[in-house]
Amino acid sequence: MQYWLFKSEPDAYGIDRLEREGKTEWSGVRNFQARNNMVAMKAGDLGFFYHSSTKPPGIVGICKVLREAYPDFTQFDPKSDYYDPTSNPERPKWKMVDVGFVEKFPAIITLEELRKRPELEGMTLLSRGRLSVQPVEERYWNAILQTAR
DNA sequence: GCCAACGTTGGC
DNA sequence: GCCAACGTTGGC
Repeated sequence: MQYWLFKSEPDAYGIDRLEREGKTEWSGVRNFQARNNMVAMKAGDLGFFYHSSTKPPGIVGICKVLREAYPDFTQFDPKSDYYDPTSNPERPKWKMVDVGFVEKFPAIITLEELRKRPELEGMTLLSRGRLSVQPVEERYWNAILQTAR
């Protein structure tokens, strides 16, 4: 069982929409490290849901991996923003997972709050701000969960 | 809207 | 295989 963190801009796809729909396909990831992280996911793994590019950015809830990595169909769709002409169906370059809603926190845990906590020093979120799908070590997961509810 | 950080591309 | 140029992300 591993823990993860998924970033999304709430305007594009927020926690409220995930709550309403119950689950979604995590398509459109076009970064190799983020893709590799998704490939490493197991069904049942939990992840923080993070709102980026919004005021304030921060962790807003928890989601769960429902289906392990499979080809992201948007890479083959010329009409999609995520179309990738360098990929082909024989050897799909990009993958996605399905994630389900687990819970929404009563309040956002802002990035600013996270940065203030000494026990979170070294967390990927704080040092590698641009990685959109990332692993979360268990000690960080537990520390954050304690203040979440 | 700016810009720092950093990932990717492409020339050599 | 290096690295400069370029593009994108995302906090502020």
